[in-house]
Amino acid sequence: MARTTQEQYKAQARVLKALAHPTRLLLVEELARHPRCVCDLRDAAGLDISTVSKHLSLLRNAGIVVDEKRGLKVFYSLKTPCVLNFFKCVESVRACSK
Amino acid sequence: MARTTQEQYKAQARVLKALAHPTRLLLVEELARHPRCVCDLRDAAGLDISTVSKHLSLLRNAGIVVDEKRGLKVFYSLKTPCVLNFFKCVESVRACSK
DNA sequence: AGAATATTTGGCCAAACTGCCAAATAGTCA
DNA sequence: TGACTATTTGGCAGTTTGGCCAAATATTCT
Repeated sequence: MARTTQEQYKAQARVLKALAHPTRLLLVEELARHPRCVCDLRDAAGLDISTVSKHLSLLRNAGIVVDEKRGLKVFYSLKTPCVLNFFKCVESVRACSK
Repeated sequence: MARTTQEQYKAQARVLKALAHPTRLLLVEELARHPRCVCDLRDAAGLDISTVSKHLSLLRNAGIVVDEKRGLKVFYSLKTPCVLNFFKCVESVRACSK
C-alpha cells in the first residue's frame, strides 16, 4: 500500500475537524435518529438558528449530511451513516485513556 | 441508554479535535508502526522540532499517545491503538461522500 | 564543571473558528 | 401583492490555532 500523502492527511483531517465540535456531534446524533429541519435542530442545540445553520453547512461541505428543501423548511439527514462508527471509536479511545 | 450530555459531547470533541490535523494524523500513523523519538518524528513531519513537540504534547493530553524518556531522547508511542480505527472510519466517510 | 545533544516552553503573529445580531433570500398563503 | 415563516448570509468580536525562533531545561560525556 502506498504511503499516505500530505493531501490525503489533509482530506482526512477535514472530515475529523468537521466532527470535532460538541454542537456538531449533537447534530449528527440527532440526525442519526431521523431527518430533521433546522428549526427542530435549533431547539435541540439551544443556539441561535444562524449558528446552527452554519454548523450544518459545514457538515454538508464535509460530505457528512445532505439537505433537502420541503416547502419553507430544509430537512437535513446523514449522508454517511457510517459516520456513527466515530462515536464508538471515540468512546474506546476515552475508555483506553482512563 | 441515557441521552448524551453536553459534557460528553465536549469530551468526545476533544478527542476528535486532537486527531483533526494533517500533521497529527501523520504522527499517529508513524507511531502505529513503532515507537519513535521526537527527532525522528521531526524528520517524518518536516517541521520545526518545537512544533512537533507541541503536537505530541497535545496528543498526550488527549490520551492518544504516551511518552517515555530514555537518556536524552523521549520516545512516544500509541497509548490507544484503537485510535487506528479512525483511519478506516474516515476513509469510509470519504468513500460514501463521493 | 563545561560542552554537546534532545526536548520543551514562551512569545509572537497571521489565520481560522464560533457565537450573536441584522439583513437578505426563499417559499407559502390570504 | 403583502404578510408571515424558515433559512442563509454578512459582519463583528473574542478566542484558539499553528507555525517559527529564541531561550530554558534535562541528560550525557569528557
